[in-house]
Amino acid sequence: MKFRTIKGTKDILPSDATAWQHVERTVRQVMHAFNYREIRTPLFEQTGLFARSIGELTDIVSKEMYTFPDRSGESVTLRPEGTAAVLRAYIQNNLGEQSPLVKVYYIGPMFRQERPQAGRLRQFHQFGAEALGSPSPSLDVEMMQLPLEVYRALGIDACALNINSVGCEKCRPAYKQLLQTELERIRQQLSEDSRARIANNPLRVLDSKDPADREATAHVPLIKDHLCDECRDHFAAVRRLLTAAGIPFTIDGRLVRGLDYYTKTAFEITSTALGSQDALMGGGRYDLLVEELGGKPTPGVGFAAGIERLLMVLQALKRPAGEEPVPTVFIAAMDGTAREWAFAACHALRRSGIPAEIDYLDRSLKAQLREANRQQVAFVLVVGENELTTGEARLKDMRSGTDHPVRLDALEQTIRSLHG
RNA sequence: GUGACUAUAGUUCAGUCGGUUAGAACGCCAGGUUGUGGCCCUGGAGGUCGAGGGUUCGAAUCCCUCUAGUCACCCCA
Repeated sequence: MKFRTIKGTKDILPSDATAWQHVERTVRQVMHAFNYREIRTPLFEQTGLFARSIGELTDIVSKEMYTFPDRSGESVTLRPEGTAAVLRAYIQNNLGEQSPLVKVYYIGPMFRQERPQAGRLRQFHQFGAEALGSPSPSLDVEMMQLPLEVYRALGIDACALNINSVGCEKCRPAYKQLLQTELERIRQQLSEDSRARIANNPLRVLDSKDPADREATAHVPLIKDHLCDECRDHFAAVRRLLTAAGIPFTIDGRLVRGLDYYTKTAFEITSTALGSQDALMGGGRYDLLVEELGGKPTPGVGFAAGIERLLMVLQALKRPAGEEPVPTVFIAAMDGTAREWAFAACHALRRSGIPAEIDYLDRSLKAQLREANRQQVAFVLVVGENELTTGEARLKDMRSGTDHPVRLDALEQTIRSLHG
């Protein structure tokens, strides 16, 4: 085989596409119900946008971005996540000046150059939303409700919501220092990766999956117990609103997202139906990011959810994957003259909105019927010399096997009356 | 970036100890029925056994290298 897909990329074949459409349709319905409007940004941006927003020291920026110089020499990067570009668009187009609160959503591909495995691709797809302009904890909760409603609409219930607060610029520095001191004390018991993180990203040591790290840090102070008044109140409000909304959640004091820009609330949803990569969605508040990217100080909160992983859960749970579209009628033709008539008649039906199909391979009647059966069409019209001369034919109902008489000049009306 | 496993027909897989012409199921095509699908029966097409090298009288089978895929680590959707 000469050409193959690039490592970590996949074709979405026609047989898969119905499930994708089903998910995308559901996402749009839910987003609409919550009054979010779609935004589409370019798939690539200036490299600096992602480096600045996601954080130079994160794994995403330091080792996973698809970055290359374009022909003018400028460094461009295929977007590894959605938020940065949405905020860039928000700032660049002054969306904040047109309304104090902007609620947008997106669906599309993201790119990260990692080693592929179950639930992880180099080109993968996310849907997500951002709400810009309000510090209200109800929007934090809305960002959890949005994906949860999508999952519920698709028939997924078994997923776990974990939340945490990672503080703000007022309380995080002091906590960070406290944590660093504690971690230095137990340095010897930590894994190599975790030791390296003490200096630049100590919070991340806490959500290490290494059992030894877990044990060593079992009694280390957590940031949720060292929040400033504002962050503590905010976190309490989030929990109250979740409880009032009847949404079960778990507080995970070690939850830290892999992007540096989060403040206050961080959250994720995991599913046991997935393999090792079990995060279905993640998100959080980012009250400093708009300003960091050159806009006016603007609070914001958002989430991003993986579509491939969602589809994996749907399949594991054997949930309905959407209906395959099939033609309503197949016109089988007996000879050359009938074929030409069939091609014209087929076009007329298609134009009137009735999905129709004919044979293009000069196949026998038997083969045409077999093809119609394979495609699960509702009706077959057989036309030959007799039908064309009399103008009368029989429309066969493929499910029941029964025939209905039909005048060729009243084909559309007859099909409509039979098909509904 | 690290590790483990895998690679045979369009697909899912058998293939014994290294031994004749590499098989099955499903799918595809045709016929059984000269103008009626499905079920059934019969027949047919379809293979660089991932690639290259080595051992051997003989390699899908054993060895080496490469490539690709899968899963896991790290991290994340």
